[in-house]
Amino acid sequence: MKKKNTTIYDIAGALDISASTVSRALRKHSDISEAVTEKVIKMAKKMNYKANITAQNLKEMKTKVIGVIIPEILHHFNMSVLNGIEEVAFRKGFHILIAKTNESYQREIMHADSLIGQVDGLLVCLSQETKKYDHFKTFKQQEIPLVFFERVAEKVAGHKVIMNDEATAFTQTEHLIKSGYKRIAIITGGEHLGVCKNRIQGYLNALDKYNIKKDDDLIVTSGMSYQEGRIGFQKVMSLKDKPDAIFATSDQITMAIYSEAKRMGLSMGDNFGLAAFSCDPLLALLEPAVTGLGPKGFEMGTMAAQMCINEIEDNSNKFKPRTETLSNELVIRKSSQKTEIGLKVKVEQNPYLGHKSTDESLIYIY
Amino acid sequence: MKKKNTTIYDIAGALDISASTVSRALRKHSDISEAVTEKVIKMAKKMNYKANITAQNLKEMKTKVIGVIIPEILHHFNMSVLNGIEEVAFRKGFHILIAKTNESYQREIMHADSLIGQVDGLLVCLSQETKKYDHFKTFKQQEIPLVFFERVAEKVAGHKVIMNDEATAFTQTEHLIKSGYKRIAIITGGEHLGVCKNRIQGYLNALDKYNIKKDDDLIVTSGMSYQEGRIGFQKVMSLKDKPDAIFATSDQITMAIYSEAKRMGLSMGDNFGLAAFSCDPLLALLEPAVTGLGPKGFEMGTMAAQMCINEIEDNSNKFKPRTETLSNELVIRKSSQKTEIGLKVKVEQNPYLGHKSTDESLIYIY
DNA sequence: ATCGAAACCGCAATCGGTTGCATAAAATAT
DNA sequence: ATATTTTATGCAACCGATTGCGGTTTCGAT
Repeated sequence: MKKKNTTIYDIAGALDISASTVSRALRKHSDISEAVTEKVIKMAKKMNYKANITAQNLKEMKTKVIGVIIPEILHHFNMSVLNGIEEVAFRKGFHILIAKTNESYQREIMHADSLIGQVDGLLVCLSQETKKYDHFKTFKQQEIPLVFFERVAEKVAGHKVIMNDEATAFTQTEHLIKSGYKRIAIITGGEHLGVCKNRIQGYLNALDKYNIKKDDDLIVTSGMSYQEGRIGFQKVMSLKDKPDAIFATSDQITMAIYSEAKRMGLSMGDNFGLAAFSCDPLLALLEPAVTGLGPKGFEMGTMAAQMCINEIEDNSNKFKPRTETLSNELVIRKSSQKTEIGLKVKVEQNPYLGHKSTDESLIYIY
Repeated sequence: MKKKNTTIYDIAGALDISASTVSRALRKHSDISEAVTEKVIKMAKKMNYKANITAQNLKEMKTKVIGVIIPEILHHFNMSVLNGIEEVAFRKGFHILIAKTNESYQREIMHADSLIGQVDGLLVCLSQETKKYDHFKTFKQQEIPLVFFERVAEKVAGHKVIMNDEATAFTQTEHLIKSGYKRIAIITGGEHLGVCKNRIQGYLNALDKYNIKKDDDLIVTSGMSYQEGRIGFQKVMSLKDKPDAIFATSDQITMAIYSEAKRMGLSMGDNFGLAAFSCDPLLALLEPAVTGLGPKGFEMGTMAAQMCINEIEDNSNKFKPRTETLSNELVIRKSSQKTEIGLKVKVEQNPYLGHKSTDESLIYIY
């Protein structure tokens, strides 16, 4: 049983004044005389008064909380995004509620339902399984701002923050081609996820530009997780005509391939190329270091949170869904370069040398 | 301006019955006839009714939210803990509110204050700066369950979840000694943090056991962050009598030392030993792989959340602060082994081969 | 036909804080 | 001295849902 906390009525009783006066005094309303205001504040401190936030929320019809629905917590990219969200939320006086789906559609629905009324706005990165979006309808109806990031629901009218997936995938694939790799596979997730579809498209565009024939065997949409990435990798490596390079489209897929390749004794960056759609700083620490992208998670988080809070604080009723696209920069490392090109090129091409991240706690080694 | 949502009164109006009947019908109270109950539920769906959780919370005097105050988001260990917390919270029907302090005492106070009344319970990992604990008093007064994890406030009457820091530090230091290293430094944070104090103690105990004289130059309490770790490392490496091994007491310190050592061309695991109080799976991917600990973050999180929720749901008024201590297992890798001992020993001593983590999303490679 | 008991539903208070409006007292103006 | 404004405070409704208690109706039992 909870102990009853002191309320404004208790203070009012102790001071023999009305609760409304107490309420006003505590918010330093000019209607209340200084003498009374001071008296109230002193008594409040003495009685250890803490405003009941729930009651305030009910009255104000707001919670000062934004929810974040996210498939996984323990991924570097997601953590960066969360970090960015928290930073903006804190500055704006919001708290963040984290709801993890474990990539489960069902759990996403449960969380979406249970967050209605708990939050003033919602940020969502869809689960891998999600193909229907009805569970977000209520947010629209109740006019709770909704911002998708990374994995977005194209058909839902909410703000979106994404990366220029197609262009980035094009650049990475092109880089592998230019490095001299001939048979490039892409390992990614289902095409219902926009990110995957677009990355595949970019990959295809690059092949097209260099007149490389598309080979469906080399396009694996097994999934974005570590396990699924491993399966995808094993699939292409068991082809009679194996690829000599792989474009990995997630942090987890990348790690799976890296580990497996190493176990198989493949010499990455030499006879086997690897480029990753990943900005995990870990890539720089591996040997060989893995070609990836510059950090963007933090920025994605701040941007999404910013859009959400702007929407919350905007009373102008005119909602226009906006899509922000972040551009990526390629960070070339050893894993995607044949030996003869070598270290010199790498260093010179690296746009990140001396780069100061907005996210101070990251470690960068190039 | 928010659109007004439908309430039980709207439903009551539409059906020409009372709000209390609607309320009871929606919760399937047996007092209400099936006919009415069904009618109400149908109308609720039709009018797109969603209960106002804030109002419920006010009435029930609870929020079904537990707060988590944490110094940093972008650390693998912290997110493992968070992951564990989320898992338990979800099963128990709670949401989690994340508040990041950035290792700042002031920000910790702000968050503590603003979370009062927002949460039914609070989990805290103290900031590095925190030396006073008055901001947690109100939680005691309001009888909001308080659980510290990892970095705990010894003097505050709350539950605690910690690791057996002293014993673990002893084991790690002893391992370095047995590996043949003679001059072992410890790089850690200020002694006001229990974790640091205890790890230093364990380190000293090991030296003691092997009759190695303590050298204050080798005990660096510069801080637990990457930057501070780097500074600490540089400090000991600029001694005329340099250490030949280092015991690093945090994920960040470890990475700082690893990077710097590599830059300096030190051959880790050979003429330079490194053991880390860290369970970051990244350690296994480095070359040389770094000796560390088995994963414990997830377990720490589940345990802390469990204790907190138990306390919330326990009405028996009898509060007894409990301290749970998790034991660690050493995971020996190359960084702490002189070459002549070699790989064979490592594999055999590794207690984690084939280990199945409770935390599925981690990657383990040994 | 009468009584008692279920069955079913509504009134009103409650959770704690906020705020429009009315009122009373004090200050200023006429 | 009276009218008018200013200052300071209280009353009561409100936010939305829950629930104890009491009231009405229905139905079977006697």
